[in-house]
Amino acid sequence: MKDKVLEVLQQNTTVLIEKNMIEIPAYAHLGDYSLPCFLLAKELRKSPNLIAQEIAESIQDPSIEKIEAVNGYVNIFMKRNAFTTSILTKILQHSNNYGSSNEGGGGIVTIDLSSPNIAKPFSMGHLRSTVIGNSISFLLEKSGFQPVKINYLGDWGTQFGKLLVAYRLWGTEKEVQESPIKTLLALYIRFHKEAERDDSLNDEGRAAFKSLEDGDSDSLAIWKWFRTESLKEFQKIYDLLGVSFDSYQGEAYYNDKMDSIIEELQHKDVLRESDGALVVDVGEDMPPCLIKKSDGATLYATRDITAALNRKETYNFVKSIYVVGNEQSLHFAQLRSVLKKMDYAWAETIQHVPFGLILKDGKKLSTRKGKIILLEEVLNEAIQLAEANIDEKNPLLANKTEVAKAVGVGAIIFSDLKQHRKHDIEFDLEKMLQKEGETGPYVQYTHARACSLLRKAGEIGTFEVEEVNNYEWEVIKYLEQFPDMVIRAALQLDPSIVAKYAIDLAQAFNSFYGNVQILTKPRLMAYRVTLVHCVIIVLKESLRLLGIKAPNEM
RNA sequence: GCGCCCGUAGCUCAAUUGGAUAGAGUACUUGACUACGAAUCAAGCGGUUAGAGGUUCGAGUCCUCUCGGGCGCGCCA
Repeated sequence: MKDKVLEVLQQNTTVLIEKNMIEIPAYAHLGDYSLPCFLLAKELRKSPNLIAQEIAESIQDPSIEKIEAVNGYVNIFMKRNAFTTSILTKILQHSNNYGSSNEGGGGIVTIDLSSPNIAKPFSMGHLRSTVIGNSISFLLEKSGFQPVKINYLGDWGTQFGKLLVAYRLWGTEKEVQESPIKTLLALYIRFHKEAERDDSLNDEGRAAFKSLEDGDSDSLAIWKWFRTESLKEFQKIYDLLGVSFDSYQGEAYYNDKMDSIIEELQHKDVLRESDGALVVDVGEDMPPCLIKKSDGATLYATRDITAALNRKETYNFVKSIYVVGNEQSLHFAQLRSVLKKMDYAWAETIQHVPFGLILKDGKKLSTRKGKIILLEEVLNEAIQLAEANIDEKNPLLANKTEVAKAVGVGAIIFSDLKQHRKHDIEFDLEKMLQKEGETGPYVQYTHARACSLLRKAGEIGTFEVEEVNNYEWEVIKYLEQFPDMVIRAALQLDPSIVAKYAIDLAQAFNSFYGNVQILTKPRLMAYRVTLVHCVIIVLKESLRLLGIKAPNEM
C-alpha cells in the first residue's frame, strides 16, 4: 500500500521520492501516510511548507480521500473502504502465507544456536540463544532464505578434562546414571572449589583433556557416556520448547579436522609462536587469537575456525550467523579476522548476533560457582501457573495439559523475545510468568477470543465494506504492515520486531472488540467477522514466527 | 588501564533507523461483564531521554568529553 502511495506521489511531483521517505505519522489525526518535505527543500530551493502545499494541491487519486499540508508535511488520508476491502481480500487469499516473500532468493543461512555445554545444565542463557535463533530461522524461511539450524554442542574442551579428573576422584557410575546432569554439575562445581586451594588439579584437568584429544580409549568412553546422557536431558527441553535442529555437530566433531586447518594456517604464514603456543595476530586493536596451547591441545577458536570452514564447504551459505551472548564478541571478531587473513572473502558473511546476559543481582551467572538458574524449573513453574489459570477461568477446557504447556512456554519465550535490546536482563521470574499486559498469554488470549467469535458466527459468506470506523481502521492499518515487519525482522535478525508488532495488533484488536459489537449488527457482521478472521491469521502467524503456539481456546 | 555493549516515567521496555506533541505495559487511583471469553476494555497519575558541548531546518537517535552499570582483554568456552 505504501507502494501505491509512492506511485501516486511520484506521478505528481518533479523530484525523486523514495519509498523510505514515506512515513506513518505518529498520530492518527495526521493521516495514514505522510511525506516530510524538508529534504526536498534543499533541492527545490523552496520552503518545506510551500512544497508540501504544492504537492498536496496537485494530487488527485481515487484511492486517496484527503490530502493536507501541515508544517512541511504532506499528510495523506486513504479511502478506507477500498483500502480495507483490498487488505482483507489479500489476507484471506494468502492465508498463512500472507507476509511471505522471496527477499532471500533461496540463499542458505546457517544459524549457530542453543549450543549448550554437555555435562552442564541447560541454563537461562542458552534459552535466549535457542529461542532467538529459532525465531530467526522462521523469519528467514518466511522471507525466502533457507535456514540451517546448527546446535553446536559444547562437547569438547578443557572442561571435559576437568570433569574426567573430578569423576575419577569423587564420582560413581551409579550416581551419574540416576541423575546425570545434576551429578556432573556437582562434580564440576566441586572441582573448581578444590582447584582454588590446589592448583595442581587444573594441570591434571588440562592433561586429561590432552589425553582425550589424543584418543585415550578409556577417557573417550566416559566422555561419550556423559554426552549421551546429557543429550537425553536436553532433548526433553527442546521438546518442551518445540525446537528442532538440522545438525547436532558439536565441537568434538571437528577434532580430527583441525590439523589440516593448522597446516593451512602455517602454509599461509599467519601463525606465530609465542611462549610455546601458536597464535595468529589479528591487528592492533585486538589481542592475538590463540590457536594451539603450549601443550599441543587445541582451543575453542581452533574448533570455531575449523567449523566455519567446514560449514562453508558443506552448505555454501550466503550468510553464517552465530546467536551467542555479548560476552563473546571479541571471539567472533577474532574469528572473522583470522578467516580474512586466510584470504577467504566470505569472512564478511560471518555475523555474530549478540544478546545481553541474564544477570542475577546485577552479576553474571557462573556455572563454575554453581550460580545458575535451571531452565527446566522455570518452564515447569510457568506451565503449572498456566494450568492453574485454566482451572480458574476455563475449567471445562478439553485438552488442558496441552494448552497449559503452550501458554506457559509461550509466556517464557515471549518475555525473552519481546526485548532484543543488547543490554543485559535482570532475571525476574515473576515478570516472566506475567499474563497481563504485553505478554505472550495476552496475544494468545486475544487469538483465542477471536477464534471464539468465529465459531459463534458460523458461515458468513461474502463481505462488503460499507463503512470503517476508527477502531476497525487501526486494526486494518496494522494488518497491512505485517509483511513489512516480517522483512524488517528477517533482515535485522531481530524477532522483537515481530513480538512488538503482535502486541500492537492484539491491542488494536482488543480495543475494537471492547468497543464494537461484532455479531449483533447484521448489516456489518459479514465484514466485521472477516476482519476478525484476518486478525486470527496474522496473530497466529506472528506467534508461529516467534516459536509460540496459538491455541484456539485457553 | 584498554576494548565492546548499555543508560528514556517508581519498575520493565518502545519510539517507523535523523522527523510533527517521547509512547506502551506494570504498579497505583477510578469506571465497565443479560453484545460476542474481564488473561479484557476505558480513564487518571507519572519525563530536564544520566550530564555537558557539537553537527542541522530538526537529535532520545549521529560526533566529542564526563559520570554510572555490565561484559571482555593468549594457553576457559
